[in-house]
Amino acid sequence: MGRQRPDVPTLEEVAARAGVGRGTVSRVINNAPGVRSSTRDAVRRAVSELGYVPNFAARSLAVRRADAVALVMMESDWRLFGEPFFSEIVRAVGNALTDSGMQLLLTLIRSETERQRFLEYARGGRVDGVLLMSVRAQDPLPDMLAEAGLPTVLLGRRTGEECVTYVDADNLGGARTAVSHLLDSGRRTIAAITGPLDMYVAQCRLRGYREALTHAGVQDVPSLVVEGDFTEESGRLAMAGLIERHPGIDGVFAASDTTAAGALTALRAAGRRVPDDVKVIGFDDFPLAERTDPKLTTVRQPVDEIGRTMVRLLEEEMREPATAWRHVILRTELVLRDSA
Amino acid sequence: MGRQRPDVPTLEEVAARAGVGRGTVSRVINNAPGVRSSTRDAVRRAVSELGYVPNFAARSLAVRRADAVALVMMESDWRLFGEPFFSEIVRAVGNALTDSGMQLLLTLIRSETERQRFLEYARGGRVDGVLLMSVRAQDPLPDMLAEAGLPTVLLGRRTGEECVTYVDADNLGGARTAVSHLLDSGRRTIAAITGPLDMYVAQCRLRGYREALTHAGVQDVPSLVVEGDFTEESGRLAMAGLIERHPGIDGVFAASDTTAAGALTALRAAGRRVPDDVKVIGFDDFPLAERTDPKLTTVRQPVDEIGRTMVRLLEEEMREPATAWRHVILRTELVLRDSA
DNA sequence: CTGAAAGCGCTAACAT
DNA sequence: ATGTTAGCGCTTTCAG
Repeated sequence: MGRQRPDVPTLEEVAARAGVGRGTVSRVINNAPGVRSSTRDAVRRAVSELGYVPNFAARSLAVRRADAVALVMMESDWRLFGEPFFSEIVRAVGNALTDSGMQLLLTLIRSETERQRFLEYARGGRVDGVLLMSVRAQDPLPDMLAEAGLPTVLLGRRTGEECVTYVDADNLGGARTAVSHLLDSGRRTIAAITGPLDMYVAQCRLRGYREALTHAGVQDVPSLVVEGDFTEESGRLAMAGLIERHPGIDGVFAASDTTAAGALTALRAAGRRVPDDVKVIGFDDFPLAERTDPKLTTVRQPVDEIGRTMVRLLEEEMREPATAWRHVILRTELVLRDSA
Repeated sequence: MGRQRPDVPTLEEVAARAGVGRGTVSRVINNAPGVRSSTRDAVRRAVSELGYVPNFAARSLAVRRADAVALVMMESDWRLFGEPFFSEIVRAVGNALTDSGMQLLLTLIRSETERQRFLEYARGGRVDGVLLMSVRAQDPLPDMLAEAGLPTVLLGRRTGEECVTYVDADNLGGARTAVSHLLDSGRRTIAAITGPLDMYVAQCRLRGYREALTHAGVQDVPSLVVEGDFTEESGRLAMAGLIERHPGIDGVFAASDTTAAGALTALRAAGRRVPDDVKVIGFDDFPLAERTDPKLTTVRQPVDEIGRTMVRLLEEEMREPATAWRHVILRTELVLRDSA
């Protein structure tokens, strides 16, 4: 057991070759000031001649830093992985991290065992901070990480009383705006296809739907609300049921654009014209919506800003021991793509 | 600069608390034999009382191992990330790795800078091995890793003369089978929508298509071949053009199921009946195909086995310095889902 | 079966 | 400006 890394040169050998001390070499490879440039050049030459690469474990042990952050996804969200929202978040986080010289490690947690293993991984100092994607209401991981003193930032919150630092979109406001928009066009029989209701994000969007109805003085009909799970299939199934129960349906608020796509499919299969007969608004980022239906109106989340903000907060917490939890809620935007 | 990890207990403190030497604690946490069970228990107690977690950098420095492997994806494939094939590969690799206690690190390479950074990352000893997904023909990374003496396994090969160890599906045979199947049902105007032709995998599938035609004595019409890029959109566009140029088209071989899905969309939009008028066979794994069209015939790749095999080969190379490149080509399977 | 001691390769504080 | 030295926390002989 154990790999045979052949004769990797060490800093010591570089020093010998360059005819300087180890400290000097260390300064050079870390771009520390206070080294005569001729010396610096000599060291650089030795480095490249020997093909020297600093040993990470040794440095990490000395500086007590890993220069890496983990972006963690739960198994439960795995099928969402393919969703544009997630890949866009990954991309945004990657971009934001690129300047800081940190390695981004995507990590999958698919079982209790893996959660435990990741915890040890993180507590063992292999990452300096953790970014958690889309946590479920009862997920204990954030607290465990917090207790371990690891800088942690959540994408979304678990409940309204979330403590751990998080970045979230304004789901409530976005949903309210979307449904108000439907109401403004005179529609009155508006359904909601929600996300999994054990996720706060889904609860918020549903609440926004209800608030908009209430505000407009429209009766909230329970059978117009169907719980989905953000997938396209759930949108299709939910919509099929809704059409049957409420033939007069004229508006749909979907908790994700994928769900919206499913709903559209079902509507068209049932011969409904979209958006003339029924207008659908999906809540999510725009790339998928555009692909599915160029004219679908959506609630767009500021994906890029979410990623940037998560990284910024994480870096702040890594710099100084967090003395308070910070929460950032980013505004969403209603993107109208049709004329109806 | 640097995070303040508060008072993490060290092995030394555990030893003190348990009233034993450091060596003994080390043996216990590594499940090494030769420790009296009463001693073992005492140590275990001390460990849990102190909430001790071994410091990874220190261990890694001592054993010269990282207990982690990287699964890297290139930016160029990033949009394929959402494809079932990729997420299935990730899952399969994760499963295969789970037993070995290695951490799986998904890594994204999106630029020359990031490639360089990853190379240092890997050469710095932060991973023990590297799994590379879907390499382009001119990608130098595999060779760089090989030169650095890092165990590396490719998913697919760059050219027919690939040296570095790889696992691949039998793209040539699979394509041949698919097209032969179309020919067997009497179809004669068969189009091919390929993947990016700078990828060997796409070249192979195209070659399979041609070989099947030749074998059946059917003329190979250049305008029936369109280069796509594995995406749905490319399938749609390619198909639209094909229908126009070849109204009599009655068969399509698509280089991926996503492309096939796009082709189906275009065909239906053009009023063609599928599979009665035109039959489409997509080359790829099954989940997406099933979702898109439950009756689509596909060439299924043994995704699970691919993942398992990659991990197995990697582990072997990690165990003993590879003295030869190993290549494994896994059989594909034609999955018929319609009666046509 | 267990303790003591010698590194692993690097950084950083201290000399010079 | 540069060399020297003392750790960082763990594994692993080597004694006992």
